Amino acid sequence: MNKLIPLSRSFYERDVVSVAKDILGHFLVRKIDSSTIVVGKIVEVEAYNGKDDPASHAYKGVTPKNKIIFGKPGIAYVYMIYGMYYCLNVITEPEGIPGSVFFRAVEPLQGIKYMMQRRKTDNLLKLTNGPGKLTIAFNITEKLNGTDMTKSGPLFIAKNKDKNFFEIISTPRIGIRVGLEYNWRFYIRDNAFVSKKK
DNA sequence: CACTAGATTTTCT
DNA sequence: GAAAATCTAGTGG
Repeated sequence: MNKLIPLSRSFYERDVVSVAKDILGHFLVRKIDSSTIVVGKIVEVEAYNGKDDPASHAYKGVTPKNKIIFGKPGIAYVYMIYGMYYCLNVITEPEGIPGSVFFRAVEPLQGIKYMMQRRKTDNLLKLTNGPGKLTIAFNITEKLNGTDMTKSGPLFIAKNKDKNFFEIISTPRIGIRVGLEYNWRFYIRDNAFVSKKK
């Protein structure tokens, strides 16, 4: 296993589509306590631009809820959806420019027992193959909204220095009614932990 | 396997 | 009041 070194701020301070594609294959890390750490390989994400993207929460300008998307890159954006699930994003683009990468699925690597307890299932394939599922498994709630993911804290992205080559598939994003003209959902081809195949 | 409905809460109109 | 970047259980083939 790699040492868990966070990706730097400059990684996120770029256009959101590049960050979304480049972040595939790296590690999502959640430190629960001193003896429990949960790690998953990022296998599926979506890009939300903000300015020209009607599906983005930042499309209609700054509000108290979305102002974090206009802030510093590398910060976590967590919000509640459908009254019962949390969704995780990381802010991209330089400060002042909106953009975020939405995490849809990861491949469980470490802390699998912890995740199975939280998800109340022992089906590895269905543990973290969806945005709401992975936040339950990783115990990600609104308390982590605003967490700096470039620091080795409770929640961050760690570099996978042994990242192998893989093909990236791009499709329209899921669960939205506008912005379908952009193929901004990206996932690792042939990975079993992607939420929805073709 | 495919499809449908229900759960439940924050935010903006 | 309606919609929302979802998931699960239930029904029917």
